[in-house]
Amino acid sequence: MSTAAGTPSTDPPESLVYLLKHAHLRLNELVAAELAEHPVSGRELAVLTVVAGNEPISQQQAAARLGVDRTTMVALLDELERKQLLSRHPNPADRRVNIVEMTPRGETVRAEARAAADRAEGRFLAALEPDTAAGLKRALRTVLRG
Amino acid sequence: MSTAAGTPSTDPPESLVYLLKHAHLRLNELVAAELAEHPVSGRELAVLTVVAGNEPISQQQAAARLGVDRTTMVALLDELERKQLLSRHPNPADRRVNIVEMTPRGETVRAEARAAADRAEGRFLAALEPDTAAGLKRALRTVLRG
DNA sequence: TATTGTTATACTCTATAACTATA
DNA sequence: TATAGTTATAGAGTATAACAATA
Repeated sequence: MSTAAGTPSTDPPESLVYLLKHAHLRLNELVAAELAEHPVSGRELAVLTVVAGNEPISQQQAAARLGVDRTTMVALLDELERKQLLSRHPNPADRRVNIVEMTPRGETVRAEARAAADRAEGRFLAALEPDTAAGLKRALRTVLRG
Repeated sequence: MSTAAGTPSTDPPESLVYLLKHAHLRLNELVAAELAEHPVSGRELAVLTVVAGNEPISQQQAAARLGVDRTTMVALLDELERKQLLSRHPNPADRRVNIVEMTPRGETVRAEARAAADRAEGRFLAALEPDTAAGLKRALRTVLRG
């Protein structure tokens, strides 16, 4: 028993808050569906993505790049380490700091999950012309810089 | 003690999920700041907005238009009724249904809060050319229809 | 039987405060 | 004293299941 909360039946408000909230919800659903057979959630994929960059980073750097609190990052990393997709090691130069690194399996999972998430993004944007979709992302990047 | 979670310091991911999530968070913060001196939150303003339409609606209709569950709507309406901004009456034609209506004070509060929220939206979009901002909203409406 | 509103409950995501170990 | 990571905890926001009143 439920109201189809994800599918407003009539007259959705035009406010930008509404549009951003429901666009985010919709895309999250599509990503979750594409990742259903993968061993990571969308949030976990985001963590793998920032950790997979060139130089190794600390937990706090990973949290800052994702825009989440460092206490939130702890639980995310706990789970990814449990799945053996990444590892934590104290930085010898400053043993308060944990360096986070991908495992080989983590890199494989990340690449496959990234492809699945990109398919979800493609389906989300399917109703837009390619240059309109690019314009949407560019506009969002611009407002987030401001 | 905290990481500045709302202000990623470096290299924010380019993924659309990230952009939508943080755009939504940012706009919510701006709206909350503009509404600080008003008696309603952004969520409550959204409820007042759908209730303020021409013909009276039921609780479930209000929930559907907002894209929230009917059980969530109960608590939102409880609070707005407590603040005497709207009222609930059984529909004489079907006494299972509650008709939700604005009070005169509710309409005043709604109009003032709407103006404040629109200012927040304007500040959020300030970095964009007017036609780019319009294109952003149009693109979001398009993907949500699809 | 089915539906509207309601309550109880639980789950996710998030943040704050306080602890530990290191510096 | 200050910082990185951790733990405990609490607050939004949300959804599911079950109930009462009504159809």
